[in-house]
Amino acid sequence: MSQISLTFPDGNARDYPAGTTPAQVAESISKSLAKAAISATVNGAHWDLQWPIDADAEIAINTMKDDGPACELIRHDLAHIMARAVQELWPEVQVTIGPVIENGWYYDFDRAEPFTPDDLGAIEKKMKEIINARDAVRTEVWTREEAILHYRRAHEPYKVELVEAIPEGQPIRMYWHGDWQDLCRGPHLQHTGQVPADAFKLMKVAGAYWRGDSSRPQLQRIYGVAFRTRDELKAHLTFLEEAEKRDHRRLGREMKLFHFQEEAPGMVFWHPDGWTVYRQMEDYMRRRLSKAGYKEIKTPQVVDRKLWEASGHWDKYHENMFITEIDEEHANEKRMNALKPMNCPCHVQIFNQGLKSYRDLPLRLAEFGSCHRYEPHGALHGLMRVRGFTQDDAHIFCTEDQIESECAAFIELLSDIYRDTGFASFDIKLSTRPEVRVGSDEIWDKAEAALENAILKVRNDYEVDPGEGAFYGPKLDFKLTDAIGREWQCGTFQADFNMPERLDANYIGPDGEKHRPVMLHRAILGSFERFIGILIENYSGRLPFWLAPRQVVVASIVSEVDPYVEEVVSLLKAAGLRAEADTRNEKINYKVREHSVGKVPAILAIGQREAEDRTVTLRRLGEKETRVLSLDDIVATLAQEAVPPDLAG
RNA sequence: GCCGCAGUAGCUCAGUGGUAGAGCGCACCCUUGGUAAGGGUGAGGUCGGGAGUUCAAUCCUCCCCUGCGGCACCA
Repeated sequence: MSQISLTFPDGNARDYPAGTTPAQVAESISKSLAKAAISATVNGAHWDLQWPIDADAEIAINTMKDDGPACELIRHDLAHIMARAVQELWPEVQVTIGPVIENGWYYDFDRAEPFTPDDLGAIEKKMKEIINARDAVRTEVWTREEAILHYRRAHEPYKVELVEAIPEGQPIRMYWHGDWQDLCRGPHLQHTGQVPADAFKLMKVAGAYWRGDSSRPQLQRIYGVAFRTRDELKAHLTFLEEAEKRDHRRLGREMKLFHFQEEAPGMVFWHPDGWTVYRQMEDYMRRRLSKAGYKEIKTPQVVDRKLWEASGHWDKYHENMFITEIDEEHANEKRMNALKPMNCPCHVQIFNQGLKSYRDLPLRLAEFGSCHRYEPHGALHGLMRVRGFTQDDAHIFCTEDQIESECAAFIELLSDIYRDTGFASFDIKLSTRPEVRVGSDEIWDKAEAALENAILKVRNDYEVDPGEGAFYGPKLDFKLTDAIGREWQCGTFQADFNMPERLDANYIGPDGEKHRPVMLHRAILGSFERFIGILIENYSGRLPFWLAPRQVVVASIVSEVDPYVEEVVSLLKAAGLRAEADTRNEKINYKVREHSVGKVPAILAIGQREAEDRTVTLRRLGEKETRVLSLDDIVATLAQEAVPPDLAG
């Protein structure tokens, strides 16, 4: 038998017979390592201890100390253990597929009866029994025919389909825990007892389509989370609770920012404080866009179907559009209109008014475009997914040569805005040409290169998603990261070679001939509604001072000082601050608590002392300490703080 | 749109086949209190909508609406 050389992480190499498994390698090093081993990393690939190694390789033996492999194996084994538990409890249930996901795993089952919360408890109990049984994990490679035959006999049609879908040349592996077996690419642990029995939890049951296809049967998915230790699990559950506390729907209600109601699902009722936040953002964006050379416009809400047919949206999206029909009695002709679901066709109409010269380009038309889309009702989610929303939309009409500089300027603008709103880091994804597309390869080459070069002016790291561009042009997506590490896709920049063609936009070039402009669709916030939702969650409702709907509350301690309180409030208001008085017959403790809960960033308490000295006592949100300041000082300090970031020197 | 769960006072929730309850909030009264809930009294509910079963439905059944968790979708 031939020898192979295995190189360890410390650089030492040893010879082994070809076909040696990592388990044998571990055994050759020490008994304790053999016992602690969970998997190996072979030439960078995650490798089962039972898989033979046939050639020279770099190898590392993994134990539970290796975070990445450990969590992956624990979650993956738990997926199998759960499937086994379910089949032991309900033998008629069909198992389908169960991958590892962030923080855990899920497994999809086909079962006539829905799983109940009680069922989850029973499954969890059964899983612990399986773990405690310390069943050895065994693996074999089967032929496709064997696997298909096996699953046909077992009446597991989903598995048959999975086996059939495994690409030629890839091994078809079976794994056993005790008597239970599952198709799996592996790797897995040595035995079920290596899974920590106290560091996982079944979370919820949900419907999910087989293979993600809504035309196929719907299965029942059970989600679980798992970690290496009980403490890690606890920390994760605490994180989920924290995330729930910053849910913008709850904070929106508590802070009296907005509400929704049955009569207008997916449409926001903005309350005074919520609308204040909205207006601050809108004013801020207006200044930013204006400074960046955009011209603001406003286009109609209700537009004849003909325009949507011309733009091509009717064909594809009319089921998702709000349609209006005029009562025939009152209309001199019957017309079918749609609430605009997007702004671009209207922007082209403005571009098309009058002859445009190449000297007019790039023409940047911005609109806070109020759009309506009939979103499927299961998709609605607070401010994050609504049916009526306002995009910070703009379209740049330019030449092919201008794409790069426009894109670079856009990325710079977007960075500034994300930084100002508290999002220091964001990711960029470039989506390139799909199979089905309009436009020549030349223009795609040029546009893709333009977007890529524009990114490179700012940074080196970005993701490429090949083939994921729109049929009408390549695009960039921008994902920002919030305070608790969640990512939100907000910004987008899309080149469009199609719309100008469809709606016959053109300009006169230096050659005196007509040319097609390229249209760049772009948004930074995405929609004001959603972005404000993200802001609320990012800050847990404690919005930065310039955005806070109520910036200062001046609270009286005794009613004798009410006139002075009013005086302070009017001074603050005169300085442009959003201030209000709280002279209610309540104790200062009560007022401080209430305004703290209401996330007011500055509370000024006024008692006899302050009234006599003409001072205020400032208490910042979240701080216990108070500070006595003169009237002039407090007005100057807060007024300074209230200056929006783009205006601050 | 699909699967599952839910809808009782402004909010959070309890409850029952015989037309309902708590805490907070709200109103009024007492209290003028120095930095995260002072005390008392009171008002407030077609029990999501419709139909059915029943002598009787908030409760049981069916349909619809809305919300929640996923899935699918997101120009």
